[in-house]
Amino acid sequence: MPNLATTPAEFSITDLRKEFDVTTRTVRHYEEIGLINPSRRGQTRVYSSADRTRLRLILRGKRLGLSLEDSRQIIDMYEPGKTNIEQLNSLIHAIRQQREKLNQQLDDISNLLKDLKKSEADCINALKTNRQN
Amino acid sequence: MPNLATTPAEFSITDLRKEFDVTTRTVRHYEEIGLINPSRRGQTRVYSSADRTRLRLILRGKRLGLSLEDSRQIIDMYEPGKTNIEQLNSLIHAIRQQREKLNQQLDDISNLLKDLKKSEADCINALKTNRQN
DNA sequence: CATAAAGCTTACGTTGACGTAAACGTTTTA
DNA sequence: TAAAACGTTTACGTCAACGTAAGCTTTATG
Repeated sequence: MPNLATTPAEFSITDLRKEFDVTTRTVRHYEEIGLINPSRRGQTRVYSSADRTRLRLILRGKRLGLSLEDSRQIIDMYEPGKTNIEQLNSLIHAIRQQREKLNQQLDDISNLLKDLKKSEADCINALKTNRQN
Repeated sequence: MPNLATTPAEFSITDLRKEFDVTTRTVRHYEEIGLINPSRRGQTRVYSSADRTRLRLILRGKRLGLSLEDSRQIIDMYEPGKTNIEQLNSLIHAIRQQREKLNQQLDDISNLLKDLKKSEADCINALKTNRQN
C-alpha cells in the first residue's frame, strides 16, 4: 500500500518556518530559551511532531498576547509528570488563574467587537449620507 | 439637594493610577506618545472623563495583547470626523481586519480554555488516585 | 512650621523578542 | 563545476513599553 499524504514525523527548520510563517531566527530563539528541543542529525536540527506542536502552541499564545514565559508555563501544564501532591495543587491554581484571565479576555473581546460593529455601521451610514448629497 | 456620589468630571493622575492599577509613569508615558491629552491647572495634569475613557480603552487593548499603536488606531475609529469617502472606506477596511483578528482570538481562547479544562480535570483525577494509595 | 505626600521634568536604564550581519560549511541544481 | 539554497554559530543592534533615579516645586497635615 502506498504511503498517501501521511503527515511526516520529521521537519526541517524551513518546513516549520513556511508552515507557521515565522523566521528561522524565531524558531532558533525559542530553542535558545528552552521552549523547543529539536534533536540533531549532525549539526542540523531535526524537529519532531511534538516539537511542531509546541511551536504551534507558542504561536497561539502569542496571538493571545501571552509572553513566552506564559506559554512555557501553559505548555508545561500539558505534561505534569509531577506526582507530588503539592505541585499538583499549585498547578491547579495556576490553571485556574489562566482560565480567569482568558474569561476576562473573552469579555474584553466581545465588548471590543461590539464597539467595532457600531463603528463600522456608523461609517457605512456616513457613506450613504454622503452619497445622497 | 446634596451631590450624592456623582462620578466626578475631573481626575488627578493618582485617581487614575489607583482606579486602573497602573503607575503614574505609565499614564504619563501614554501622554508622551500622544494617546491621552490631559489639560493642565498650572503645571498639574487634569484628566477629563474622556481622558479616563481613553485610558480604559488602552488598558483593555493591552489585556488583548494589542500594541499601543494598535490601540491608537482603534481609539481613532471611535471618532472618525473624517467626512472623506476614501478615508471612510479605508477605515471600514481597518475595522474589518481588526474584527477578523478578534474572531481568530476568540477561536484561540476557546481552544486554550478547552485544553486547560482538560488539564485541570487530569490534575484533579491524579489527586484522587493519589489519595487512594 | 516642618515634614510628608503628591506633583513635575529630564534622562538614562532595562527587559523581552527577536532582527541583522558576518563568516562559514553542505547540498541541490542549472 | 559554479552558484544558489539551505544549514550552522556568534554577537551586536533594535524597538516597544515602561522602570528608576535625581532634583526640584507645591500642597496637605500632625
